[in-house]
Amino acid sequence: MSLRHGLLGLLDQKPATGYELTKSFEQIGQWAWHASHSHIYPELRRMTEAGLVEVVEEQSRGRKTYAVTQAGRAELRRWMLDPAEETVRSAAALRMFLIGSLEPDDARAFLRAYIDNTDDNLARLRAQLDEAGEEWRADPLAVGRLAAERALYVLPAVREWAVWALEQLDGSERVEGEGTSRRA
Amino acid sequence: MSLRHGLLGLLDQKPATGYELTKSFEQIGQWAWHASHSHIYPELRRMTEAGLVEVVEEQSRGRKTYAVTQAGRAELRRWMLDPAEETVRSAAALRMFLIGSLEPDDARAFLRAYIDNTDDNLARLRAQLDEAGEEWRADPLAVGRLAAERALYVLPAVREWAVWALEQLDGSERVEGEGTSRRA
DNA sequence: TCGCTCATGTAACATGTTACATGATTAG
DNA sequence: CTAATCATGTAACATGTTACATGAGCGA
Repeated sequence: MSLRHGLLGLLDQKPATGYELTKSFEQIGQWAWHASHSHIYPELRRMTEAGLVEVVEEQSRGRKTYAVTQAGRAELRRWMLDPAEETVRSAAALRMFLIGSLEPDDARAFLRAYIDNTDDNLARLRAQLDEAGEEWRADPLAVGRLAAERALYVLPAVREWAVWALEQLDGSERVEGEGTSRRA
Repeated sequence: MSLRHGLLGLLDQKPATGYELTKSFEQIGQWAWHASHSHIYPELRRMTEAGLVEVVEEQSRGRKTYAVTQAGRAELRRWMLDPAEETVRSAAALRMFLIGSLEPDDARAFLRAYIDNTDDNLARLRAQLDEAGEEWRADPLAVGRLAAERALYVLPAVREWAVWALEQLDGSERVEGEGTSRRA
């Protein structure tokens, strides 16, 4: 149930409305945890009932600003420091596992697209870090900042891997009837 | 619905029983996609009904060996090359986003544990690559091999990032009453 | 024969998605 | 006044988890 903890984490930085949280998750969703508004609103209601968050302001047309409570902060910390809670579900990572199931040409195209994608992401991140520089300079641990910096380390590494994988593919061009089960 | 595609990918390598697939997912689950047997068995049944896989052997006590069909292979390829299908849900990655919500001491402990963990994983992977060397030498694209090599690129990068983050923490030791909302 | 691992499954529940529904505010 | 965006929600459905249930085979 990590949506809950994602919301607690965001609200711990700054009280926010469901709409704002939804927007934040559009960022987070790309790298860490995907969630849509239709999931977020009911969860906020349940969290209110559970005493983890509270409505601190209610504006026109039902717009509610939520803030984390003491209990919520405690739960967030408990979860952050609990090493047990691990689940990954990443379609992208799963595809990496299964590249071998593609025909060599498909695999090559896949890896090339992946490399291009990595380059795009890197460019976008750098722009983002430039742009948000003001806001983030003061606070290296701001949500997003840490994650962006992390991507700056990780993306070049996965790019190198993809290049390596591409070389493997070219080096071990499929020999007809070689005997592996990979062909369709 | 990527469990389905994970299963197709594994079965494309080699026919297997539900039990064997469950074991495979214990590996995959660590990095890419988590799934448990109680999810896998019903899914295999549904995939059989959908004609994506078929039972190729039935042994004692209901032990069934599944293989992917032509339709299954087509579906696997479609999914592999479909760039749309992206969702990430990683508790570990989410935590990275939220380190800023921890007290500096907790954050330091968190990052140190993370670095240790990275070292352990690296050691384990290297052992695994040594051990499986025979099997994998012939086939650089074997499931697992690619993923393991990828981790070999990525883990040192995330380790570096963690060290950087730790330095940030030490450099920007929290000044009392500084005014951010991060304190509990 | 006792306990472990192999091996498969179901049922109740929790979580997450897609499509639907509604209406306020604001910029042009 | 009109279209886009803001803003919140529900309902039907799909997916995933936990606990329960069963029993075969095998090694000590």
